[in-house]
Amino acid sequence: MFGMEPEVLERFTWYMREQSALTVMFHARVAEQMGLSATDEKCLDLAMRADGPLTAGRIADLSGLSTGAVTGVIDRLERAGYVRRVRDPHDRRKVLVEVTPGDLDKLGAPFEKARDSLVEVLGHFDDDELQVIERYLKLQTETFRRRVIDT
Amino acid sequence: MFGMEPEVLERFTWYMREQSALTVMFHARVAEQMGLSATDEKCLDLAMRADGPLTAGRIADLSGLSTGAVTGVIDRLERAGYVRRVRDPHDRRKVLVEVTPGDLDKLGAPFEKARDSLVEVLGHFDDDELQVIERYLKLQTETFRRRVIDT
DNA sequence: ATCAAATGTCTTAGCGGCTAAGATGTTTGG
DNA sequence: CCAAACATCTTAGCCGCTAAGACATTTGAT
Repeated sequence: MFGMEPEVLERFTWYMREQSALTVMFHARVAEQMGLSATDEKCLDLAMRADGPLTAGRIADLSGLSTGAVTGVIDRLERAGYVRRVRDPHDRRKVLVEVTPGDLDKLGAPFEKARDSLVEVLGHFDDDELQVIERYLKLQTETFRRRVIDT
Repeated sequence: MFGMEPEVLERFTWYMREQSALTVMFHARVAEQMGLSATDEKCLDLAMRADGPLTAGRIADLSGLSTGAVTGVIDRLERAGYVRRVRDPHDRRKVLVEVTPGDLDKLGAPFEKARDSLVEVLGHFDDDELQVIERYLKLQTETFRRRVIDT
């Protein structure tokens, strides 16, 4: 670790930064293909990655948008058929945002391709190497999450 | 490769997606801390990662913004002291956007922390493992770039 | 039970950034 | 030398965002 040449760190930093920029671009492309704005796609992604349906307010918190903006986001997503509003029967003030299951396919298209890319990449590694990589990804993701939260 | 259990792919997909969402969030935080919009920070990032100074038009191409929007972006970045306009002496129609070196420090703060995180993560791996990880990052970045370009 | 305060979402006004189109200034080629 | 191409800037109009407050529902204190 202390013996790590600075160039290694340089290269890793470069990869991270490149990935970072590519990711932002990728999301923009995905959104475009889905006929959504980047904001709308981001919120849909949040709703899809959550365990259960999110409330409008939770989406506002997670996305950093105002509640008013989220109303507009859900309006557009609902009109486009990606989600639907369901009033929470236990607390009728809340609006649950359910992702329409059928339309997960449309939306899956770009992610299918991303998955194919991943398979192609992983094909270049044997089981032991995959374990190392997964350990790295796990650690990196956790560390990055902490970093993002208190940045 | 054919023997790869589906769960591995699932987990890797999940990591990618999580990284992806975290990255978008991270950029938003960085921008906020720098007093910039996400758009402005994205363009500044482009300018910083380029070899030499970019022209306004090139920034428009790379960012996907209109030339008019880029004029506004550069105005704001210049007013904030992050870049300055320099007319290209060889073609005075062009405007070169030079990143102000002194202010790389301000801007470096969040990236410094990200770098620290990276060092911490890499510390958990020995040299052989780092080589595997770097091979993965290299391949993944290249593949992802191709994917983003023709998505 | 009742009602004030808290909570969750929606509505509205105003602002700012984006696009598209065209203006301005510069270069290129015939 | 001038017309066409090129690079950037300007402007008008649109759309999404924020902030503030309206509305509906729930909670908690009395």
